[in-house]
Amino acid sequence: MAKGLTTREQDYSRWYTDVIAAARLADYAPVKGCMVIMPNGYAIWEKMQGALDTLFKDTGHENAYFPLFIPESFMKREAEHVEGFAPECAVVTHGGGKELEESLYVRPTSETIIWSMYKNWIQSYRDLPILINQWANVVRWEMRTRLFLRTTEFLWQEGHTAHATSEEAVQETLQMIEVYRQFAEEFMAMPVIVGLKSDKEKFAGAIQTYCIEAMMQDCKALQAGTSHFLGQNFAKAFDVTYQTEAGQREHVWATSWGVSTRLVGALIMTHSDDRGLVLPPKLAPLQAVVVPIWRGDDERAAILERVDQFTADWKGHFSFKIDDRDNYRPGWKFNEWEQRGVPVRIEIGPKDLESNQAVMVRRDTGEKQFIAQSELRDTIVQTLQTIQVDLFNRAVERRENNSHYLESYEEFKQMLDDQGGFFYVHWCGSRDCEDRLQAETKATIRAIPMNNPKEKGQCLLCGGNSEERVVIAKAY
RNA sequence: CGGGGCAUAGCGCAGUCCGGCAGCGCAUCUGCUUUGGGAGCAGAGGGUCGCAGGUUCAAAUCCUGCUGCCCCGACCA
Repeated sequence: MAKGLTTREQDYSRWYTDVIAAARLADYAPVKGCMVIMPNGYAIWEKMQGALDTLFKDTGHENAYFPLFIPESFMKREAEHVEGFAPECAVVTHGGGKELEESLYVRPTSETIIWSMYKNWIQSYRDLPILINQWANVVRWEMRTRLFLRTTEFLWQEGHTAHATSEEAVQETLQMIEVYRQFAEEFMAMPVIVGLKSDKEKFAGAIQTYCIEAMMQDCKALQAGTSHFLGQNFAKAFDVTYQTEAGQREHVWATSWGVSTRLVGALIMTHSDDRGLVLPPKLAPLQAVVVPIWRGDDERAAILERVDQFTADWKGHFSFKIDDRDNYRPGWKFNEWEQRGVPVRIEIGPKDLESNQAVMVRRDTGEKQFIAQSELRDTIVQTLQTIQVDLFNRAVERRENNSHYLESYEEFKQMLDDQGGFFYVHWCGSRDCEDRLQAETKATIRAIPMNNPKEKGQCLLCGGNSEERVVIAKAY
């Protein structure tokens, strides 16, 4: 393991992989494009799952599980959908030593197999809505992969809901993007822009795609979650109808929404620094670590006894660990826990035994404070809350400092190259201008923000009329 | 798919040009001294040199074929 990490300044993308290696979050698997999520990384995902699952249940959703394999014919039912996903699908052609009569797609997403089932489950308006989520793995055969951000197989959750009316489905779509916003900001301490995707960027098979979009420390955008209003596209493709109260047959309205282990990558790139991982307390698997310092066995026993005393009432308030390993020295331990992103470290040595205090160190700021041992528990609780808020505020500040309102295409191109960031610019809404933007600058329209103030202007590219600004950035 | 690079101990590499005992650093193990920001000394273990052929008295090294991975570009959560 490297002694010092590559700094963000030196090479941002090497820094990112160094942070992951140093914190032992993940490792490259022997299969191209695939990763192993190691215990430290998986623990973060489990914290995310726990929080999200509660938010889903609180909004009336239930978990279920659908098959990994999807018959080829299902994938081909919805034209736009198959066109969007076919190039990146893995297909199973053999099973049990024989060629299959019908090839099976490894799910890139589950709309088709789920709607093939919803057809059987829905007859009348009384069967609606169906509000189902599944936690699953999916496979998308990517060319270029990066740990957590883009791998061939990844873990995610996908919600799939069925509704009697368009209004209700739209409402669900909006509700879930709001759930994602809340999760990103309250748990990940990661500010996001909530917005609508352009037609070019939306999900294959959706009418509208809403997204949460975050800014990483290199000023690039990262799509952190999406919620789709699917209209009746899948209901029509799978012939899913219901009988209305008035006795007529109507096609069912649909939504789907998901976030993935990509969020772990987003979390890393939002808060971490040149010393390693920085985790927001609400998602840190380990929130505090106590590093006792001693010389010789007598002192060791005395210190550990004291540590046991003042940690006796910590359980239930926050997660913590006492690092009493004898084979590493304190300085080594400090570095290790910093690389792992533990929010609070407590140091206690011989000098502190007499004075009944300890040193508390914040991971996010490096700030050290002497705290009375009797005050430790409450101070740590407080500090964890403070860190959570401070991380969010710093991320908001960084985003604001790197957001620009521009009118001139030349100025935009210059700034995009020089410093990057989010650019609020006018866009006429045409696909031509959007394509040209990407071809010429590699930046894309990330979102048309929700509750966007109306403002007349001229399209950055063609000068045509525009009613509002959109957010443009280079993206992961 | 296009371009570039790499494959030798758990990790990072040297050795390859010019064939001749399989090396270095970190990590690991043992012992002693250490312990408030990545400890020091002494010793030890660990290898189908990516795979398959070929040339040669002799191949990590030369030749042929194959495979895998990484990086950079077009597509994507």
